[in-house]
Amino acid sequence: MKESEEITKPESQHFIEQFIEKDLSEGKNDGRVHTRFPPEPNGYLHIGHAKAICLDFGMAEKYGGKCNLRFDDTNPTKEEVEYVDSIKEDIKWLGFTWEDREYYASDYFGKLWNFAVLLINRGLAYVDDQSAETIAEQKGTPTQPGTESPYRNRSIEENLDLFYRMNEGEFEEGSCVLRARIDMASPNLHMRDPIIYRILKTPHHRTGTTWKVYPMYDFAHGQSDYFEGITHSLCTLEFEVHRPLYDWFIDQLQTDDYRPRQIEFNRLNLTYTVMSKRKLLELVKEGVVSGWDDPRMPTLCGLRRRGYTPESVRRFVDLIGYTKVEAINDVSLLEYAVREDLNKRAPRVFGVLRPLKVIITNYPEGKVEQMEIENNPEDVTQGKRLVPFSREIFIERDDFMENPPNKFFRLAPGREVRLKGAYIIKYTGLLKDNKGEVSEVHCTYEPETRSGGPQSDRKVKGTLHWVSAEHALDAEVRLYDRLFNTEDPAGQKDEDYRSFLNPDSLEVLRGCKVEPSLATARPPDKFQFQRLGYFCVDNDSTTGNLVFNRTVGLKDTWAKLNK
RNA sequence: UGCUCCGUGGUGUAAUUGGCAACACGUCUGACUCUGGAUCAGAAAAGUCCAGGUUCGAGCCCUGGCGGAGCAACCA
Repeated sequence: MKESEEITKPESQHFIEQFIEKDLSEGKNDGRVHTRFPPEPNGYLHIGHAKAICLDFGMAEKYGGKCNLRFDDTNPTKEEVEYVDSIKEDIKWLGFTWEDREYYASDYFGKLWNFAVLLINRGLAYVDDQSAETIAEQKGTPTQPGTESPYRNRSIEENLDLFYRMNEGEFEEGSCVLRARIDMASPNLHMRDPIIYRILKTPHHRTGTTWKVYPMYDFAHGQSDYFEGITHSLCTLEFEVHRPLYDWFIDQLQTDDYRPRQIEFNRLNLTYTVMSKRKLLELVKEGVVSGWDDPRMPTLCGLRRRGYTPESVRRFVDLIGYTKVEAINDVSLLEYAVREDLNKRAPRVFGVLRPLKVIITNYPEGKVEQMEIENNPEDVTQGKRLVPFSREIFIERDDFMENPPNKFFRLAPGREVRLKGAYIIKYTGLLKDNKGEVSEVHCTYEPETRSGGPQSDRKVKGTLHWVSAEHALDAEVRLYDRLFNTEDPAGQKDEDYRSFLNPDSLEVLRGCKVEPSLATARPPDKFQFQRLGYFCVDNDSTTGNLVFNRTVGLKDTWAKLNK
């Protein structure tokens, strides 16, 4: 009976699903659900956008509707095609499709113009010749009402004439704007005669020099929703105060029962990073990181290069949920999501990051054995591979200690350890270089202890990964850590976020030794370097010069003990 | 001191809409293990921002506080 109880337990819905289902049950918009993802092409997508993408496309999918991709390209001074292309790539990577519904706010410049003219004709919009500063002053403050512009009561004819001449290039940028005529005393600042069109003479990436006037966000977004038949316009919390304006424009547009609805949800914030496009752009421009796709960036291309899978990003988004609470999410949850995914999928390999040579003195010189090792204990279908073993091998420097503490389960004087998939070896001696550092460890092995052999069951304290010196491939490994060393770098009073940069966020290791099967590894192949973590092949990698990025380390209870 | 929104373990979310505050991550035990991984078992951790009220019963409803966030770009 326990099972049936579990089955009948209702799935809890987040507030947006509840809104949508209520709308559906009331028969709104003919029972349609149609959403849109509306990025501005002025930067690369980050994981915060992934949250929006999963919601926009996810709600459409769940309720049998559609989701449009719409570029919100109303500001030619900031937007570029480079960004359009990257945005499309990232959405596809996440696993969503907009089919043939790729739209641009600029597609609607004509309709928007006509709508503005309509508002002028209704006496609901006027041309204001005042400067930006004056208009700002007249706006009032949150506690004081604004004052009306002296141009507020121009005749319809004059407004029409001026508006057309604005678009003919007759006036300079900033010399005048078109404003909606609403209420200068509204407690909501956005309703105090908002600017809806401004003059911009920068060519637009799609419409070229056709237009000299461009609509503002508030005059483009909701209307675009309306033109496309959007039913649920999902956006982040800071647009909450824009909703009355959104609705006001829809009121002017509406001709039947159809009406889009704006719903706001909380942004995604992550610990130890920054999420604003402006700050990310600064990090790129100032060379703090290598580019938008630097594996330390929270951008989708950065996460991709870091080795994150789309599944893990979507899983993470699913785990954090949608609410109206401004939250900051623990990056360890993201890391949990990739580990969970890669644990099941990534083949295991041997890679030694900081090599220490071990000579097995009683192993015949020149002998090579092919050890058969399973590729993934979590997934037998991934089969096995052969890894060459010989007299001289490399192990991790950290896996040997001359004077180990009690809980050290690895190689040390007097100890024996298992070489995974091979033999049990016993320490016999060491060599040091002239700086006093251990340069070589000597051991002996017992043939009977080979994996699967008669004495392979013998208990030893530890199991090490290793790679045959003669067969090893050299590799470069890039170890990444959090970009900032404080949880909320952007939220610190009086301190610039850049002062919290983690100086050790990138460590490049050369001369690492990896097993020969990796010779054919190509980006974006992903592996678990046994006992170390998950790594992927970087785009910089070539056949002669392998480069791996550490996506995330394995959980390391030994490292934790040492803190 | 205007408007809007938000306060549930350390973090993120639940609570079948008024019925014994649950789940995940993280933390800590223990078992198992040829990855100090994974897996399994278990523990600690909030009495729901505060104060009143309604009710047999309030995290959910009401009133009043307190705290936080957003809003005064010719940005989105």
